[in-house]
Amino acid sequence: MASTLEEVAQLAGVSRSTVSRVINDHPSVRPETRERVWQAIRQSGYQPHAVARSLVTSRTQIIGMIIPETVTTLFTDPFFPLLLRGATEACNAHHYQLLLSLFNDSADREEMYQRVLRRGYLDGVIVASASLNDPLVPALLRDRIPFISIGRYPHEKVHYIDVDNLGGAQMAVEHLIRLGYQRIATITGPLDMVSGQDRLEGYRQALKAHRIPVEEELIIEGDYTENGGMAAMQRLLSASPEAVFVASDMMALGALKALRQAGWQVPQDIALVSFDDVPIASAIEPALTTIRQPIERMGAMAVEMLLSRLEDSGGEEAPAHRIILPTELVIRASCGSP
Amino acid sequence: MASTLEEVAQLAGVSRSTVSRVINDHPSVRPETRERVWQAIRQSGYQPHAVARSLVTSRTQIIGMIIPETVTTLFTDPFFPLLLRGATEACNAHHYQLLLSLFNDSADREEMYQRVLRRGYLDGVIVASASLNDPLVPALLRDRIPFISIGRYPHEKVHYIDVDNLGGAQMAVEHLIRLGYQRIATITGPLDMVSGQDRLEGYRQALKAHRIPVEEELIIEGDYTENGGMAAMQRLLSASPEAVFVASDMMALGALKALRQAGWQVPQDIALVSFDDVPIASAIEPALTTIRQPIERMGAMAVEMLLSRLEDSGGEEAPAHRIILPTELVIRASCGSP
DNA sequence: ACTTTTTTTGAGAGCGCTCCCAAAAACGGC
DNA sequence: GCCGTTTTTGGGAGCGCTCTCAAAAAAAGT
Repeated sequence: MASTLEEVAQLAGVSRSTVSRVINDHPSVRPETRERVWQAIRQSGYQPHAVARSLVTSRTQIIGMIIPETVTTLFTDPFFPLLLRGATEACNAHHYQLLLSLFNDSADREEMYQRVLRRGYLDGVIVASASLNDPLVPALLRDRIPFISIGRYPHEKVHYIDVDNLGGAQMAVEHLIRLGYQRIATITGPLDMVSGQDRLEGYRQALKAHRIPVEEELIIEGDYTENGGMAAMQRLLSASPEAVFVASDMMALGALKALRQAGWQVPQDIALVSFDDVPIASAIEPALTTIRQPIERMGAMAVEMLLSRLEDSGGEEAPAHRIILPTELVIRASCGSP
Repeated sequence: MASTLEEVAQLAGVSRSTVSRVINDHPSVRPETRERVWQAIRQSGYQPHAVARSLVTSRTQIIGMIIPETVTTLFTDPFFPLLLRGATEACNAHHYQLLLSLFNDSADREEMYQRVLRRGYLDGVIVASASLNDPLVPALLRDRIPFISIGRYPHEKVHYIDVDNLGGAQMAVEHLIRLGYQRIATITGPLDMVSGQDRLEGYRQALKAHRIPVEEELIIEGDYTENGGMAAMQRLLSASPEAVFVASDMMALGALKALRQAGWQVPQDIALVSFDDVPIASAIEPALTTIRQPIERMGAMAVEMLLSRLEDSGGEEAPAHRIILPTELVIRASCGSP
């Protein structure tokens, strides 16, 4: 069981450099030498020592996935698992590894930042749903660490990928309007997150486009959690809307609970459209009409964006790359037709 | 912005070694020298290069979390997110990092194994719910890589942590018996996973203890997925059991769907008890009576077990460490009282 | 003041790899 | 078969750090 290049070299009767060439597929090795070296490698079960290699190449083939504090609590939401799954799959395909960092609230974030990023262990980073007042993105920009944001981030130098939150929300609300509902409320996401803002903006634009006045009392801020959705719905009951656009499936779950407790029937007494189309959306009763977003695909594409950015970091200051994925309306039972 | 020890040393007017000592808190440095060095470190914003350090210490402070193929599809199940959350939190606390590997079915597993493990990037590994015929655990044992299994693994050298699946299942079934049900069916987990076997065994023992004959036609193998639960329940309908112990919440969701389609009311027509107590269990209608297992805690403890194993790997062949966490019956609406 | 002991510091080697450059081998043309 | 070219190989340096060991400085003892 040889464990260094040198040992394999000895076994094959060549020099360290030649073995290195063989391993890295360098062309200028004579076929017969190459074969002899491979034999020695197989025979000894040699595995190159990645850390040593990284030291000289300054590449680790590891990318970080950072999920900031504000959303860590949402981890029971299938959004992140799906994202993670898409990302790991893409990593596998490209022979990269994914290092997962949940930046939770209790910890000293600056310290975490240092530990995770400045150690030199990461080739690049994917930041999932950074809130605007999180110091993470500015820090990454300052330190010139290659990163991709999952979720639109309004800064010229930030590369990001997102789904069309605005368009999706619009589609959802227009569906309600088409069905004849007029008094349409919304339970928003957290408004310090861009996705929360965008979905609210979509709601506003849809109403405006159909000349329905926007009533501020029909807009309640939620936080993407089930409990948040429940609380928001309870507050909304007194305004007795005909329909509600709930900005996430998990909140819709909570809203449904609140409605059930209050004795309201969905969709008979009130219609619901939500956003995400995570698996439970179709599992519950009534099944949710919702806006499907390609979460897994977004995770995978984020990885590919990052890797392609790492490839040509020679060109250095390429213009920021942005991708917006389309959403899709999935009609199920939760908004019937009045 | 000095980037090597040598540069900081020059700045502080000392040698590389002294700076290294200061950084690693070695006692034998004169207080005044130490202060001068710290000053230089702060002033230059120096950050030690972790890869270089790892090369000499052969420690990376990174541990791997491997989730094998068979369960990757379950990723929409909140089980893994919770596990991951517990694990990352423990990692944060100990200044370790978590590298996430999903071993999906399509890929060449041996190749993945090599890539993830033999590269020398991981100090140790946590394997989540390995199935018995997965070659991963034997490979880890062969290569003497320190690892902890999440989920009981019947091999004397495997350190593992698990919840009391057998006891939990028993508790669930006994609850049904206590309520007066006699014809109790079960939808099991996949029987090539130990947890699936253990929960089934708990079911058997509970019946046996109460002298209720075990009818094989009341035992249907599931796969922990919602669809699997639905299919299993459909097959079970013809046997018309009074109650069912479903080995996971997700399968119970599917079972509920099948029952609804068939027009059966829960718990009036049939009672359900399940296992896991993931968040949706309490969110759906009827809320599930289920066996709660401390998933997050298990993830955290797995990390701590691994780290403590890494600490004293001087003693080498310590006897395998095993921990079984207790479960708890959470009574909600899905099994009423007949 | 001069040893002896202890504390503090510096120099060197080495972790396992890649990469550059020069030496050696193979090839071609005459 | 000899010389110039090209291909293939080997040796050395170096990535940034830790760690051992010996030298230098400080403290203690006589």
